[in-house]
Amino acid sequence: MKIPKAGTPVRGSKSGKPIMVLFDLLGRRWALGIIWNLSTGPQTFRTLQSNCDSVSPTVLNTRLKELRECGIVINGESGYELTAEGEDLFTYLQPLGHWSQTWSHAAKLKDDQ
Amino acid sequence: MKIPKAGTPVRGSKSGKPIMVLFDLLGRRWALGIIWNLSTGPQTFRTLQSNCDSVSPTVLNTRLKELRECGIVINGESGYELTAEGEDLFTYLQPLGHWSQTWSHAAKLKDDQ
DNA sequence: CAAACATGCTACAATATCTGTAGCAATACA
DNA sequence: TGTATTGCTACAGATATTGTAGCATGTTTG
Repeated sequence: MKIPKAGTPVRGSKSGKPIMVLFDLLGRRWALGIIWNLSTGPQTFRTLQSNCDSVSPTVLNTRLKELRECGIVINGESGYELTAEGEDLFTYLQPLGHWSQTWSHAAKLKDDQ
Repeated sequence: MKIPKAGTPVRGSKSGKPIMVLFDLLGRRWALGIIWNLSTGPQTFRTLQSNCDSVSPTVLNTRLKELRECGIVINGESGYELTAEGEDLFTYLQPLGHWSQTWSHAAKLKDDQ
């Protein structure tokens, strides 16, 4: 899959608006999960794979390539890890953890009716 | 596609951890873009479609169904719009707009080297 | 009232993407 | 010289997305 790049057309924006480029990247299977998992620290390929619910190595490798290309992940000495930019991105994603909990709680209440 | 539901297995989590359920939902094509576009106010199906870079009606309708089912979008009088929960979710996504700009700027600088 | 539009949406075939399994090459022990 | 572990590729089958066509239901407009 083509690696999205700001300023060039992506799925979602012919003009390559940064937010759409980001959404194209993050909207790919496992991209968000990988970032979330890496936030706890560097991990080897296989550890990461196991933490990501045994995602297939094909996709994991593809996503890691894309995320590296985009400067969000780096392959360091202790394995794959978030770059400074990636860490920064994660701080913006983190609140979603809390939101998702109240959200799922609300859904459950609705279910129980 | 199956609608992800907290507490039940989803792609990314056999246990259905809320954040993974959310990531499953948001990781589908166009989900993030739809939420982003709806944040400016209610829109008809066709307007939304045109704002989403002419996404195919098939996917748009599928995503809208999922987002409605999950309580993020509602089909109101003036068209599709975010629910209170959806608006809340958007406030957490909004900072990504700014992040994506500095990110794409950084990528551009790197390019120019 | 009928013709002309707009809207929400479905059908369907062609593509693209993802999944799951197998397994190879390289390195690190034992 | 085994034996393990790691990072990753190959490949086929399953799923998801795209793109186009077009239908049914209103809503104007002449």
